[in-house]
Amino acid sequence: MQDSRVTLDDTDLRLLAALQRDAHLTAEALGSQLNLSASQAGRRRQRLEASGAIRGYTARLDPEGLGLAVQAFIQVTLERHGPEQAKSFSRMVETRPEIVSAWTLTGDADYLLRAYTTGLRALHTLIHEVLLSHPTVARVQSQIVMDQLKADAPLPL
Amino acid sequence: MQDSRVTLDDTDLRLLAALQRDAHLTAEALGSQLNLSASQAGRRRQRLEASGAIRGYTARLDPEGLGLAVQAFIQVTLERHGPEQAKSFSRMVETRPEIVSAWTLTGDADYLLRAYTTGLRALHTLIHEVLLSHPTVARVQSQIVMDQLKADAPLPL
DNA sequence: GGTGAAATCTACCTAGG
DNA sequence: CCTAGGTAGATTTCACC
Repeated sequence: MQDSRVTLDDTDLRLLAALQRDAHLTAEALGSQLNLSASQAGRRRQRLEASGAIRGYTARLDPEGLGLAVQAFIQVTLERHGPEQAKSFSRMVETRPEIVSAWTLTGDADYLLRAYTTGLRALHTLIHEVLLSHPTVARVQSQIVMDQLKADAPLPL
Repeated sequence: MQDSRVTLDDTDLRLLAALQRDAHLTAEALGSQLNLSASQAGRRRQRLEASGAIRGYTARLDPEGLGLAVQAFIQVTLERHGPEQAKSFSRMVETRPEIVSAWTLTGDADYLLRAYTTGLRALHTLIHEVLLSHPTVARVQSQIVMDQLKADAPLPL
């Protein structure tokens, strides 16, 4: 489970790419794609799981099909910048399930959030009653996703 | 495989949540979490796959472990806005593997891109030799990810 | 790289509402 | 008639050779 920075050869990279496309590929199917025997393909997979290169396997869901109609990016600027404020904000971000990702970036804003909500009303609630109500938040700017040209493509390997 | 907007009950939602956390859960493990028999849990999984609620299963990789050290968000504004320009830009976005996601948003910029590169030099190349060299691109503003507070959490179900 | 036991999936069957 | 639980053959994994 360690991040033992092992070197990955070309076959490893192709195996990772294949498992990003379909995590349910069998060792045999992987092997035929990579010109390996099933046992060798399975062994490589185990090694990549143990090394931490593969963090886990997850189901990709259809947000719209599940009623998550509105996706938005929200840039947040804090009032003051201290470890205490950052901690408090971070805890709030962790807690809210509709905030699926959060980053600190270079540039003006302190945080970029990505959120999925059931509608504009729910997004409005998130912004006003959660973010702007938070003591350290100074300014919030949200942009709603209109169209997704490219959706969570595999990492470039 | 159709998006037959079937109604999902509470058990379905909990099953989806569990499979987001771990796509390799067995039908038996799912069943014991949901107070169902293994066969029923498996049947529900199949139904959710067929209905399109589950789009597929993917391996979550460790970007830093794979040498993708620099992650960035890039806002792009186009010179002029016509179907021809949009098409041309969209084709370029599809082609570049380091651009993993692309959205059109409300607000000033025309596109928001998310990119993973091996380093600052590769990001610089992407911005200058790919984006700014593109005939219809007017302006590019990139922000590098410094820290990820919350990483691709499951969708809120 | 191959093999076999154990685990898992899934199509089919039966029971209950 | 529809939904839940059980069963057996086929498939897959994984420790060992």
